[in-house]
Amino acid sequence: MTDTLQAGPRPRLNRARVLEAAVALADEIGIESLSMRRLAQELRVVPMALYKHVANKEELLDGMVDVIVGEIDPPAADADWKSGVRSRILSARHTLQRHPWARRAIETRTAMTPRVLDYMDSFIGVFLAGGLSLDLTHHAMHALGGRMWGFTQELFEDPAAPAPAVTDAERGEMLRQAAQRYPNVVAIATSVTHDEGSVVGHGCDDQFEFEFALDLLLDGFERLHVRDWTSRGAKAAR
Amino acid sequence: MTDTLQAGPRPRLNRARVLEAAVALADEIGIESLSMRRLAQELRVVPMALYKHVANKEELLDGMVDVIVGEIDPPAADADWKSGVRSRILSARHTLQRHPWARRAIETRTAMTPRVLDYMDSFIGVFLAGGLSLDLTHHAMHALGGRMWGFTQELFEDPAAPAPAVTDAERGEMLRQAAQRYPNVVAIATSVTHDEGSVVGHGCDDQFEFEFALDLLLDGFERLHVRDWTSRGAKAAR
DNA sequence: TCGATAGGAGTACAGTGTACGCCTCGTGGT
DNA sequence: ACCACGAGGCGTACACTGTACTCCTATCGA
Repeated sequence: MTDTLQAGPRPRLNRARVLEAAVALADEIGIESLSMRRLAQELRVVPMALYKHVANKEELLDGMVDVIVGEIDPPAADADWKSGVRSRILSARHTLQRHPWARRAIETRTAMTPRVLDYMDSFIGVFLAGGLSLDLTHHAMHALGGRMWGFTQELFEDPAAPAPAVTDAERGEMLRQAAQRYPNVVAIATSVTHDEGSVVGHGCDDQFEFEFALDLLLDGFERLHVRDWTSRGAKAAR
Repeated sequence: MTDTLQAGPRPRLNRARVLEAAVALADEIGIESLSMRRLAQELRVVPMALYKHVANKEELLDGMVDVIVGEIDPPAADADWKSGVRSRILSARHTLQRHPWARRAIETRTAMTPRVLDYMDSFIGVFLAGGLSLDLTHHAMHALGGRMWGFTQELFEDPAAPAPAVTDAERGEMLRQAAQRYPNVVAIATSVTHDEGSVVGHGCDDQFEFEFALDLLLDGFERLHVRDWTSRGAKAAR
């Protein structure tokens, strides 16, 4: 009876409620004003209560991007890979634009949460289903970089492998599980490492990937340029 | 004589020295550990002394990116625009890689410092000197986005014009001065706004620019894909 | 020689993330 | 029906952040 006197019975906290409230609050007051204290106040709870559901603020932010990545529409069953990729990216962009802070948050976060891996896996799947080679798909993912997210960033870029001390057996088990959930991601990763060394995570030349995307764009500019130039010339000639 | 007992006479502070020290310190301990107090300690000075040369931490960070942008090599007098742009971008990337924190710092900063404008202006100049139209150059700048900086970001994206209260006369004067220092930037900006509305800063469709760059990449993938496919077919046929 | 002044020193305050200990319920085993 | 237990919320405390405000002092032009 006592708590009915309050503005509401305040249902018990849980991780999902914390994360959703954080997302909503960030939408409202901006990510830079989002503090643990402010969030706690919003949930009508003492600040330290949050730490029962979130290890620290870093993990809170990780969880927040996880939530919004989960909001991205699943890939529509498009006719060809190109329009499939295109519509997915634009859908991601649309989702991200609803949360202005999300772009910056994703950039600073490097955690590979399950939903992020899901997203990437289905993304890669569209390419592979379209018949593109593992290699080309790999480069394409790099070139798209953050455009996958509806904006731009350099993905995979920090090879500071989290690699938390695990035995080889555990590592093998994790890999098998990952291969089940994220078959495409694993396919790309392993195909890359086969070429070069044996260390997972390396064997992917950052500089090459950068120049690959750069030259794709430059070639595109050039094509548009000469087309423009010739059409102008044709117009002048007739 | 008293100060000769110290590790050094400690030359007087000035803005440049503060900025340089900040850059060096960020290189050493990381941007997230760089605090005003830590920086002051490094300069053997009381924290508040810094505020005589920098309005606040925000401005300190602005100054830091200004410093590193200034480190980028000037554009080499290349034969064609394409290799000119290419080498400039790779040079920028090289510079940025020497300061791991710079990438993230530039992303969060939106201030258009003189050196940034200088950089962009000379960049645009390479395109225009190569004969590209104002329009294509404009789109190209967008498409390259942060790749101009040796990484990736969405530039121009926040049209929240700083527009600090100025009279029309002042505004006109500023524009004339800007046109002298940054002729190419102004050329692009004005050519865009001519098309659509009269408000400076708008008239540049974000969505269009995004899809422009996206389609450039997708077309590139497709070309590589069919080339791969046909060569594979040819090999199988012979 | 003198006084204006730029620049450094000192103190103080609000706000941040979070470590640690306590207390209070709802719940499951006996 | 009891009771212990543990999840989850509370309170306090600490180190650290940016920076506002006041005072002091060394420097330099007249």
